[in-house]
Amino acid sequence: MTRIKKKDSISISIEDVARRAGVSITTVSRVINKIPSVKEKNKARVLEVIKELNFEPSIFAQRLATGKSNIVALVIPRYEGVFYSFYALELIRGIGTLCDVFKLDLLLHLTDVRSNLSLRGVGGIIFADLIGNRHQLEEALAGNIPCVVINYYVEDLNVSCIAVDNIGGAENAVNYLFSLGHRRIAHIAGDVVTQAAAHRLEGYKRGLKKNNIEVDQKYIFKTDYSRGQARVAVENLFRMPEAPTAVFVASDSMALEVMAVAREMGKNIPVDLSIVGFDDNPSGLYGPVSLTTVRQPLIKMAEEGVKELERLMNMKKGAQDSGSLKTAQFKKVFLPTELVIRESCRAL
Amino acid sequence: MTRIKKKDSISISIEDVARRAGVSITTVSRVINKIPSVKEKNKARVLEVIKELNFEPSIFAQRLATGKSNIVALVIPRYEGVFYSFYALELIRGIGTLCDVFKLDLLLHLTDVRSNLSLRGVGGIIFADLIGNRHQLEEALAGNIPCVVINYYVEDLNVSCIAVDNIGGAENAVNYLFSLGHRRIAHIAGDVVTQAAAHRLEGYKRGLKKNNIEVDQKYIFKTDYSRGQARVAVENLFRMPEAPTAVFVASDSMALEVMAVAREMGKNIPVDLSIVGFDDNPSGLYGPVSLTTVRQPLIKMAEEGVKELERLMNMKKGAQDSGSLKTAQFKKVFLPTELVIRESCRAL
DNA sequence: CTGAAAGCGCTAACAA
DNA sequence: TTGTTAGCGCTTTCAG
Repeated sequence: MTRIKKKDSISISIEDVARRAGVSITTVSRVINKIPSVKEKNKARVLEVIKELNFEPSIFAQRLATGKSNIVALVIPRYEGVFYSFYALELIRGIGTLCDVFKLDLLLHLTDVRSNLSLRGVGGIIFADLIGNRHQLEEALAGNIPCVVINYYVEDLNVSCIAVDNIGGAENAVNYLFSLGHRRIAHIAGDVVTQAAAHRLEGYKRGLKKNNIEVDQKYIFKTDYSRGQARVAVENLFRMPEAPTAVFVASDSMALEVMAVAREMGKNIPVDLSIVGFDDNPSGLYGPVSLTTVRQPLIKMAEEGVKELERLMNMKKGAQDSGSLKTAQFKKVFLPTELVIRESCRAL
Repeated sequence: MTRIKKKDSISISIEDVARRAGVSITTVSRVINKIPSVKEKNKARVLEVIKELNFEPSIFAQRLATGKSNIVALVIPRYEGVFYSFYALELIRGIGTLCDVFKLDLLLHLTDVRSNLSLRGVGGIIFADLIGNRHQLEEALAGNIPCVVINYYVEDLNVSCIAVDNIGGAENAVNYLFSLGHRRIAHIAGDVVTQAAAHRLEGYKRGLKKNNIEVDQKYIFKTDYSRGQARVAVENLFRMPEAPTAVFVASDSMALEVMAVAREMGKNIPVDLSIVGFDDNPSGLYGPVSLTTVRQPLIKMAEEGVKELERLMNMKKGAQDSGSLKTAQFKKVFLPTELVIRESCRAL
């Protein structure tokens, strides 16, 4: 006979509020959802009671009733070279902050290639980079879940993506070095499983070609973004018979390592080697020689990403039912970078 | 008359499965929840249909029905000196990975002192550090939500906490330096708004006292954990009339900056200055002189934290209703650190 | 402007 | 071992 669950629950429900305020639960619901057609007096009373009771509507009930969720999943590859970086942290921070602003719940998904992320109940997804987990994106899209990809430009899928113009940024860096008189320009590339690293490499090549310099594979060092591999790269670089006079490095963290190694080897920066990094990691400001670098608008990317996702989620919400997302306008942008000139390069 | 919402919904429900499998929804529910009392044959059939229909139960319905949530919120102060660190990333990674394992949904909450985090629907909370947001913890506790604090030892509240033995770690570092013959040992402290930094400072002092060295305020440099302030600190340190022969630095990232600055100033590490860091940040391995440091078990902390939270959440679940958490056994531990001896210290 | 009542999809007595 | 049924707390017609 004790099947009456009614009031053994700890949390107060909309019903409690209704009773106390002397209105129906419908009215309370209206107040919660800011539906204008409520008499001012009732509204005030309800709000008062809500405050008194410290009532918060159950998100589960709301979502069950509406079928809508404002949970946003952030899917980040648990991939070392990428995850342990200024980039990842800045992105998480940016997205976290923005979700706060938009009152979205941020679900963090660190993912493997193999992981089968369960997206039950997720209202939208932000994929930060795509490293072997494209199938996850496709699945989500197939499930009609609003998706935004950031830091990766997706050509061939109907999905919004906010990427950084890595190619252009790299090209600028090379142009700059060229304009200073450098001709033997090396590149320490990041892990080319990431699109960013691949694009920076591409931009480097384009930059050279546009200035009629031949691309020389000897001058290209591929790494996994780690400082360790950057170290090896510079060591080899300096040992070359015709050593480069400048190097464009795919990340600031590696660029800093390059500087450190150079100094250890008794070299002078920028006299013996000009360096341009990528990221605009604040660490580049310290040290005896501040780092010239390509600024990447990470926060901006996070912002644009969340805003775009918001848009898609609302669009879906507004639509009659399914399908609407298929015909949505997708946004595909390359955010511009900015060359930040500091002290690590010199004119020949 | 189109009020029959039944089949305009995109997602399939337990009912569809039931119909198709020729059983009741209860049976389906039993299968989902792995309740043993289902005939093998039916179970197989249901599982089959679930697969066919690609059915996933609605978390919202489940949670509404059970009143239980397996959403775990990770609350991290959006506090610069702390957030932008190896520590934060490693922790997020550890917790993210473990939540995956435990099938918990990880909600990320970057918080301010002022932010009023809404914990609606959250099944448990992990507070990473407590910086001015103690009230949030207290509110959560008052709301009977299982909480675990990591990287912060809470003395005076009934809550589990998994902290690192920063005091002991710092003391060991000092002992080690003492054993090498150092007597003038400086300390570059982190931001003492964090307990970790405060404890490391405390440990430093204790270490000195135990070795009968007087604590000299001149030798203590307070920073905000930034490399910039570390830089200033070393510069001042070397300018002192009786310059220290060794320094214990509150983070590896600052310790690396110390090394860099020292080299810039023409000093030799470890000849002119012995250095011990704190963290065991992999970056300490690079460079000409690898960094001796105090290893902090971050992943272990993340693991213990999630496990403990799981325990509390299950405990709550198991209990009749409310109240059970009040009488729970709370776990309060200091995880031990480990001195990792590498090359940055020398015997006098 | 308001309220009654029918769901949303699932779980958990209880009865069979 | 299975099915019936009453909720979970909220939204949303629809009829006042």
